[in-house]
Amino acid sequence: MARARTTFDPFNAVAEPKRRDLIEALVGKELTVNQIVKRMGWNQPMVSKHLAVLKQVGLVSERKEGRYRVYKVNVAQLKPIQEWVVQFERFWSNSLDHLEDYLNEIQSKEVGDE
Amino acid sequence: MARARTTFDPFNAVAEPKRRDLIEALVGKELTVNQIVKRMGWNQPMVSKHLAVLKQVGLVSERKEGRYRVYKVNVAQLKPIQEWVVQFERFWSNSLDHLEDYLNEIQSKEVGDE
DNA sequence: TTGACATATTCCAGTATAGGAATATATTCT
DNA sequence: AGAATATATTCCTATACTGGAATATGTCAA
Repeated sequence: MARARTTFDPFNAVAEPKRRDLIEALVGKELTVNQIVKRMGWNQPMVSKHLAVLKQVGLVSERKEGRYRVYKVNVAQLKPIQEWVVQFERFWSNSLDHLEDYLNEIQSKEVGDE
Repeated sequence: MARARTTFDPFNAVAEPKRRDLIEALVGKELTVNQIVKRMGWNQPMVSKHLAVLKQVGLVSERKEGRYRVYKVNVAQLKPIQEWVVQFERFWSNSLDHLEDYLNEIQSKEVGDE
């Protein structure tokens, strides 16, 4: 086997920093490929290719408008990531900062078995 | 260039589903490699290799205890991911479900320029 | 010291990748 | 029809990954 495809899920799609930038650039607005090209300063094929990956995981969707393609982001597709991360939030949030260490300490008494 | 290394940052490290499972298994407890092997049902080299990746990004740390290696998770290293995702939360949260569409609509009036 | 146990590392195969350059495919305008 | 514009796709190269199998390293116990 090899690494999972970038189009396998949002986690893999978003691992590439440029694609995260793309998502940020698109949030709350709709943009044409060329508008993105200008804003990002990347070449056009690069923009198209990264958009294609994002499209395949549903993170963006596209609409034809004459000879333009208007892209928008589907933030909802980020939910799997948010949901995965949120379960750990309590471990770093304010007053519970040391809960982790505490739990580790409890557990370390039972290393030998299992 | 090729894809960024899995050890490049938490995003890339966590893109692999098995490594997410590993993190979940380790949260709030300390576990020996063999304990993980048994819990996950993976072979030992596989566990060691995935742990090595997580260690390089600081997502887990390890302590020698006799001939055992005790691993624990450093949830704080997930913060970059959480922080990146959190900025989009308002776009899917309850009553604001359609804010995105609204913003898109506003924007779609200014496609031609820039 | 020899053997058992715990863990890490190396070697291999097959597969994808990101980026660059070049080119193909619409679509509009004159 | 032909040129110009907007976007997607293809071809290429270098890189690195995952999993499996085998092996190396380290530590304890008799």
